Amino acid sequence: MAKVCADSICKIELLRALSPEVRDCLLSRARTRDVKRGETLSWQGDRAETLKIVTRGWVKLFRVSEEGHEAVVNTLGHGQSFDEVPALLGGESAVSAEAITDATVLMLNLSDICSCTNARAELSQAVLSAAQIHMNSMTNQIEGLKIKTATQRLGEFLLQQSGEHDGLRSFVLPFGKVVLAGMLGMKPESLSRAFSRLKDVGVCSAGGRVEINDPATLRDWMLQQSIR
Amino acid sequence: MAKVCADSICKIELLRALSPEVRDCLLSRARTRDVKRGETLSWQGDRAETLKIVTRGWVKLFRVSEEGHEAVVNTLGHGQSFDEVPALLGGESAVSAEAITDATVLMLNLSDICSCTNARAELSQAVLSAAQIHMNSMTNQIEGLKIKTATQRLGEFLLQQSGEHDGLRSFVLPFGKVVLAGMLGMKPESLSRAFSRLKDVGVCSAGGRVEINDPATLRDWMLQQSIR
DNA sequence: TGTTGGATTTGAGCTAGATCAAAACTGTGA
DNA sequence: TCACAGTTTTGATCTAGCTCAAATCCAACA
Repeated sequence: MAKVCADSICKIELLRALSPEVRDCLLSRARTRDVKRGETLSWQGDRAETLKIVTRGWVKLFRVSEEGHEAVVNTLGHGQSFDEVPALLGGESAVSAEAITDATVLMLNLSDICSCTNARAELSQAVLSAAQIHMNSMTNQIEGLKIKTATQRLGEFLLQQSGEHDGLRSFVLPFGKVVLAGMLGMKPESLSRAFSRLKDVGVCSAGGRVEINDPATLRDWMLQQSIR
Repeated sequence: MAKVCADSICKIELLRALSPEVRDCLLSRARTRDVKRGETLSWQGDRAETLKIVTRGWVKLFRVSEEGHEAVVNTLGHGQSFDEVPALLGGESAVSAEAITDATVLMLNLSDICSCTNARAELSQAVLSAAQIHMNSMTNQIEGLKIKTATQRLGEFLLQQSGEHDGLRSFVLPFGKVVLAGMLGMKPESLSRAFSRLKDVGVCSAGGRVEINDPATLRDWMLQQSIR
């Protein structure tokens, strides 16, 4: 049985949407898995037995093409989940998942749903919300890849990070730059050059720490790119 | 009240998943909208009042960046739907929608759900299925944009089209090449050049008609690209 | 404290795809 | 049948981002 800090659970949106009964029922059957950086959690095409929630560290979702190239589809941190829909409907995972830092993942089996009243309805609702969030994020990504430059995508990512750190102008990148490059759809060398281009608009990057002197300047600069 | 050919409805997966009662109830309150090519159906950011199903012609989902560039996020043909999740949960549309051929759209209001037993549960299920399909397609797109060449993406699209035409080696493109270019994340000029590159592997394109001499050859060629 | 393997940066080309411009084609209505 | 407007193709350049190679940097660990 899962032993998860109650405090930690409160921060997981997907679980907060459930009634205490259903939540406890699910958690009582849940498993947690601790993994080291580099370990694979699940494979694309495998039957998704469980809904996974990252409770510590970071996980990347990715695909590998027949030619052996890797595309990072998303990176998930604390409280974020994946495989929600296939776990509920019974389908296969669309992506593989690997820990990019040491991490802990909570795995919920939705198929043997408890007998609580409304369990199914509550779960559907929660999973739909999660799907909506994922679809928005994917739509943003597609938009970025189709009509923005690599440097613009990096700028956007940094502003978003800054936002998640309560608007702090200085923060630490949550994972390495190789993964970040993959996430933004470029090579590590290009990411390095994108960072140096942003130096001119007051973005300093030293080690994993990034400092945005003036978010407004950065935002303006990004808009002026490719006006036409 | 909607007047929709029953025969046509049978081909719409989302509706087929519903019980006759719930389906009829929804359809009795539905509206259809006929639009000319170029007309806008809905705007990104607007509250999604209805779930939309394309019953005739083609519709593109797209976003326009602050700089005025357009990113086509998806193209939908007969029986395909959009805005499912926000229509059910009550949220805003993530994209704008425009007819790219003369088209008809069926609009279902999910908020005033009928009193049929299970209406809500059935709808959740159906919408979840639709979301799963959309997420898979978006994941494919992201993978393609990140690690495939423009020509590879075109080849993939053509094979998929051929598949939807019962594996026929000759078929007509469902919409113009400007839209197709946007959908594949490139400029019309590049699309034209991608087509001419595929001539060497037996893909003929004349007017809107495409002929794939040998799908296997095309598939092989795509794999040999960028092996490394 | 030195070593080692990975991560990151820098440098020097190269190329896919964009841009800009013009020509060729297509359908549509007068 | 002709002319017009939109679509598609072709040609000539330009450039962002990739590739290949080497130099640094860095943290873990003996």
